[in-house]
Amino acid sequence: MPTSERTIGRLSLYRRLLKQAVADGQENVYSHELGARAGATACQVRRDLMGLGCAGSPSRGYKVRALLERIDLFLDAPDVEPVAIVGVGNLGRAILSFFQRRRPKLQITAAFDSDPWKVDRVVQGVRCHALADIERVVREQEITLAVLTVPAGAAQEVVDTLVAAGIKGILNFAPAPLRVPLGVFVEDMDLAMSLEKVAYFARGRGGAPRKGGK
Amino acid sequence: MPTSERTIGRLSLYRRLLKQAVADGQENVYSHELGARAGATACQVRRDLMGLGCAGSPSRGYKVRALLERIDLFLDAPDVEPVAIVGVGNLGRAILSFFQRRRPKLQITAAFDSDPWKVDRVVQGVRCHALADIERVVREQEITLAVLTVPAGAAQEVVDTLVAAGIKGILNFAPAPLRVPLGVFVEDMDLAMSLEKVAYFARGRGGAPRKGGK
DNA sequence: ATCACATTGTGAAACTAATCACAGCTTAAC
DNA sequence: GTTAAGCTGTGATTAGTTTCACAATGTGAT
Ligand SMILES: NC(=O)c1ccc[n+]([C@@H]2O[C@H](COP(=O)([O-])OP(=O)(O)OC[C@H]3O[C@@H](n4cnc5c(N)ncnc54)[C@H](O)[C@@H]3O)[C@@H](O)[C@H]2O)c1
Ligand SMILES: NC(=O)c1ccc[n+]([C@@H]2O[C@H](COP(=O)([O-])OP(=O)(O)OC[C@H]3O[C@@H](n4cnc5c(N)ncnc54)[C@H](O)[C@@H]3O)[C@@H](O)[C@H]2O)c1
Repeated sequence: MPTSERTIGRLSLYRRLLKQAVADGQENVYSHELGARAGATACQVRRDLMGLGCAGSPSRGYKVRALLERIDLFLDAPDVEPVAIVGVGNLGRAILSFFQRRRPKLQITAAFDSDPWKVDRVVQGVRCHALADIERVVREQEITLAVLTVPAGAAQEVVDTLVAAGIKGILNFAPAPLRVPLGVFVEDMDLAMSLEKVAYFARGRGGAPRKGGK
Repeated sequence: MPTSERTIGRLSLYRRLLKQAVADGQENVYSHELGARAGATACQVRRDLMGLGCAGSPSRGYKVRALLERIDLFLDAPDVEPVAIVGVGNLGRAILSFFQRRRPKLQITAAFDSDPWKVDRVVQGVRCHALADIERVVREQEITLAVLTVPAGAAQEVVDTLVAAGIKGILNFAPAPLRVPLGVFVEDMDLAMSLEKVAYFARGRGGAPRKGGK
């Protein structure tokens, strides 16, 4: 079970590319094809797939449909997983609109905001609740995942509430370091940091080349 | 010059934490303090700082101000770096509003969109130009960095234009693999992928614990 | 002064992830 | 059939990153 954070990311990427391949009518892929599309080496693709127990044929490569099925089984929970979003500001609304156009297994089903003007509004088909209702709603809907788009200053406080309510995974957009107990997974999406990284490497300083090269 | 992609990310994070420390009136930090705040080990912090040529005192730790100065010098370009954003939709507007509240060295100075209704509008103080003007505006303002928030289907086309105009670094939000020539750096911010990762690890499958533990 | 202590700086070790290299298949062509 | 070609599956290898371990060092108490 070769499940490093990096591998999981690649599998998720392969899945998207494979869905595209299915849509294009492609039945089989070679590791080097998938690798080229994903920005990985053929070798790495094979290893990742091997970890899933996928087998390919030396002459036809891997069956696209079989791969997809295997990856789905591995990455997804058996049922739809409801997701909460806290902070229905500019970013929160953008994410809501993005996610509500089809995403079968991960569905945002509840929003929360401290602003009384937003409470009880319905945004992109999702009801916005008051902060005080987090615990109740999260338990009622058995939500285990949350997207955090509140100002940095409020982040830790909100996280504590979420964790107390039983949340197990958080996608955090607030530029603040979150303290969570063991067993809760946090993924930080730090826009400012990423842009600084881009600026640094664009300057050609680091010898970090980049996938592609049409 | 220990400049892996990972290290750069941490330095950027240290910088933000150190700015906070200065605001709080803190003069010195120990590696383990900074480490705790950044979710890294003391050891790693020391190594990262060592790479910058920073020195600390065994009794007082590192001087916060000196560290900041050193990191700024290392990460930032000498002058302000103008940034372009392409795709002024929900996400693009959120990013514009986020970035325009102070960010001294990286400034979004030009926006582009294919929608005629948006062209010539001013969003968050930034003028939105027509797509056809990318090359001219980018060259005029000597822009080398771009944020990409167009639909996935348009991403590659836009990237080709950006690269032709001289862009060297791209922060990409479109869930599409971008092909760029060598020397152009792309950082993908894949929201869907990240949420899938959170979902996977929240399920407790992988043994990937997480920083913190108040 | 001297000692006990906590911390830095860093070579070495441990660990993790990516790549190489090649045996073993499977097919297509002749 | 037999051969040639090209791919998979995987042990071995290499590269990269993190942690360990500890000598060296500055500080404050006695
Ligand atoms: N806008 C972006 O592109 C962007 C990018 C990266 C990071 N971020 C971060 O994401 C967060 C949100 O950004 P934004 O641009 O949407 O800001 P915003 O001000 O538009 O939205 C913040 C929302 O959070 C709500 N809120 C405030 N305190 C709250 C609390 N204690 N509990 C619940 N809700 C609360 C506010 O009512 C508001 O609706 C910030 O931390 C920001 O730094 C934003
Ligand atoms: N909204 C989110 O939270 C979110 C999250 C992750 C990724 N994304 C991705 O970011 C991108 C933008 O998302 P969004 O929600 O803002 O979509 P959107 O539809 O609101 O905005 C897209 C914008 O791009 C413009 N556009 C379309 N084609 C263009 C072209 N060829 N050149 C220039 N501009 C063009 C459109 O006019 C529109 O203004 C999409 O690729 C989406 O998948 C969005």
